Amino acid sequence: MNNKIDAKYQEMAKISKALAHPTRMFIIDKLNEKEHCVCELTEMIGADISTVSKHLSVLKNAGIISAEKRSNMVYYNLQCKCVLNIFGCVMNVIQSNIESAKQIIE
Amino acid sequence: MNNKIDAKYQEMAKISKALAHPTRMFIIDKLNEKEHCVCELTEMIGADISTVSKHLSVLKNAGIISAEKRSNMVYYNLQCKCVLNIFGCVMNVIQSNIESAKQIIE
DNA sequence: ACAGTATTTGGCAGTTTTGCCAAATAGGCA
DNA sequence: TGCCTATTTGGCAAAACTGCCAAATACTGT
Repeated sequence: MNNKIDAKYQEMAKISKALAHPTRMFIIDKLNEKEHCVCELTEMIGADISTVSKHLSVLKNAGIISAEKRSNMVYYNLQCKCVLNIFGCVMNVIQSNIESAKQIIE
Repeated sequence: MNNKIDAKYQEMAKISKALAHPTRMFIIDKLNEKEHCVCELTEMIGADISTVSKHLSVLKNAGIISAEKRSNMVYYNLQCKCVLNIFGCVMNVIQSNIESAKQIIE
């Protein structure tokens, strides 16, 4: 695995890693409906606001969401709707796993 | 975030987490072409065979790949082609990030 | 049974991630 | 300016992840 090839997988892993947390998956799902500020998300998630802020920064850093400051609030949005495809694909994998499990039982 | 809802995001994060490593991304890419045994993958990756075996077990545990033992070798395959969609979607996000970066420069 | 090959598992040290608290920063408004 | 709200950042302890080695397991062929 040479370095150039490795860089590609590194980059892909970085995106996946950004998604790899239940709270962040939740955030993406919510931002799909509409934009939210940090305190709204914090309210829904029920963790410390600093924790939520850090999750948001992970997603932003991966280019998955974008932030826009209005008055003294920061509103987050999906940067690119293509994340939703990943979201859907992950659900498909889960669905497929369930199907496999069913077959084993029968 | 009640428990039932949480379970959904937990499951999704589990899939994402399984993908969240360059070596595992590489493995998926290779298994897309054709099945491979552990030693073939180890050869390509250049890590300890036990390390590769553990990566494979992470992917298998997430239901992403499947193992088939033939003679004294274990051949791994993609369990469900739908993972490739995720693969493609992740690349789209990367592409979209590049586009965004370009726009900022201009 | 024995030797040889392929793979998995246990364990451990080093690194990264997570989540909370406290402190810092930023904007709005009196 | 000073106070209030919203958010980010620094720091720390706990938890999870990685990658290597050594040992265990599984199968082949003699």
